[in-house]
Amino acid sequence: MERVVELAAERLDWLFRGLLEHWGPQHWWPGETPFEIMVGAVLTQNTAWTNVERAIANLRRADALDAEAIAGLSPQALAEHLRPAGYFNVKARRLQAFCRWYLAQGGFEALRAQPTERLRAALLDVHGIGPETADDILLYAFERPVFVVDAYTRRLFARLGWIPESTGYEPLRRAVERALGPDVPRLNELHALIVQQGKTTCRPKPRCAACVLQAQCRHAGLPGSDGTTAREDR
DNA sequence: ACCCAGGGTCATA
DNA sequence: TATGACCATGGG
Repeated sequence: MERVVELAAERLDWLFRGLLEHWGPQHWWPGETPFEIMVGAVLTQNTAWTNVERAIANLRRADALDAEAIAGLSPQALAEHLRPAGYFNVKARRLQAFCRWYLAQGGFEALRAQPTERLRAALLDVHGIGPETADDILLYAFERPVFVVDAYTRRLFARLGWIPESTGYEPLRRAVERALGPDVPRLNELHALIVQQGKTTCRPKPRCAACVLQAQCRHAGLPGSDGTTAREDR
């Protein structure tokens, strides 16, 4: 879990270039302001983005897309707005915990003055903010040079044969950051491209025949890799 | 009628 | 420290 993971820089370059050429720039994060990006980061936990958009639209329609309004709503009223995003009771509590913290810290400008590691630790102390949500916020709202590891990343890298499926969050994050360097636009684009690849091609039932990476992927050609048979674990 | 989605917390062994 | 239950809507 805490073993150091090694990822050669040229492998990451190859991945980045291949995905970028195939999919084009992804223009992430979908969100208009840093605060909206942070709200989206919480709401998208284990949830399809289309559902998150509905919840954010509800907040906007209620003129409640700011920290004071969200913190001031009753948990029940907030949960109603969040309903389309799923887990609405859980997320209402998490969003209010986040907004109370955000206001107590003095808002965006005050937070932006903090060094990345300190900000990251503070985010992780907020109830409902785990490593991925914290890194979403750091990268896409505060434009800090961190890599966001998600389920797509782990699945893709494991199928490529680069890491064991069980690799922990921090070792994987460090490995990618080491290989890519502190390049915010590239860290932004790589995560976005991996999500695109994971949603369309490197799915739970992979579509290896349509995959730009198949020539270098250990998984291509395995049972189930054409998506017509059962998953490889059955 | 399934399976899945840009996770995190909490209880248990 | 590591696994498992739980949270819940909406699209394919």
